[in-house]
Amino acid sequence: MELEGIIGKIRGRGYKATPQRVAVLEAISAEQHQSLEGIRSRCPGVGMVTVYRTLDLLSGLGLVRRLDLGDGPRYELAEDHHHHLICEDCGSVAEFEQCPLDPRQLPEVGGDFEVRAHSLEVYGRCSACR
Amino acid sequence: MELEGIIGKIRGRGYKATPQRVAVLEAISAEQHQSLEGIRSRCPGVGMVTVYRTLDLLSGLGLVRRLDLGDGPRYELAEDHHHHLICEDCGSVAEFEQCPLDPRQLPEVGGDFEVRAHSLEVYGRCSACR
DNA sequence: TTTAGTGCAAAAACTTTGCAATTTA
DNA sequence: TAAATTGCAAAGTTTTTGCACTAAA
Repeated sequence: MELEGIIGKIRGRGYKATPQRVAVLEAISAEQHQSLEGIRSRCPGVGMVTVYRTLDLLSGLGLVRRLDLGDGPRYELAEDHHHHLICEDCGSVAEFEQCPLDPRQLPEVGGDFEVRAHSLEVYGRCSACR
Repeated sequence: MELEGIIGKIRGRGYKATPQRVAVLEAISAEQHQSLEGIRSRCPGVGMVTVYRTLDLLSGLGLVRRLDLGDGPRYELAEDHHHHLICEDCGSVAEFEQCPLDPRQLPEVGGDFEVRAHSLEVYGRCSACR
């Protein structure tokens, strides 16, 4: 698990790595694009308010990313570089690792913008719905 | 304006193209990645419930896409093919048209999945924050 | 020890639902 | 005209805030 690095970043920015924050991080890392409910059920000892505040903090630090894949908000570790296939018919979501970005194009896109990460969602119809 | 085509799709799927729905569509097409508040203020005659229901309908039909760019949900026409540069420091969002996807890779990614559209968000730091 | 963080309960904000009235095709 | 759609008010959910207590560094 590469949570150590994330915890280090929390400390490095002057925040405390409390057990609750670590528990939320572990919960997020347990599975891709989780709902709040999923996170909560994986760290039942952490109060709901703390989950909200932790997600805010981690998103603000760029360590966790909030996604919209169709239903409510979903969360995942920002460092998990993978992308999503979203079925417009049944709403199912699958991940894929292989990144179809053309790396030569990104710098041009960025211009003055310093590119640090990206996320890609591909919409269409999954095999079950075809 | 290419709203005609969208309105045609609504009718083609058996739904009515009411003035409220058209007003919401016009509101969405007025500017990129709008908040609910922005949409509402552009069609003040349409009740809030109708705005919610229209967004649901249009998202379900794949005509409008809901995004998460950091703050609350944002909406835009699905056919507007463009992507986002999101500053992790100040939260500003810019669009870019040039698509850095390598088209040869997409079919491989899709596999059994029928690819219809995609959206790409690039995260980093904008020129003002560097 | 000091400052940051937690958790409860309450408040606020947001979204959905039931239903009568209205309107589109 | 019939079936779909609207909008209000109310209900239900989700998220945020105030504040006293606790714990990390």
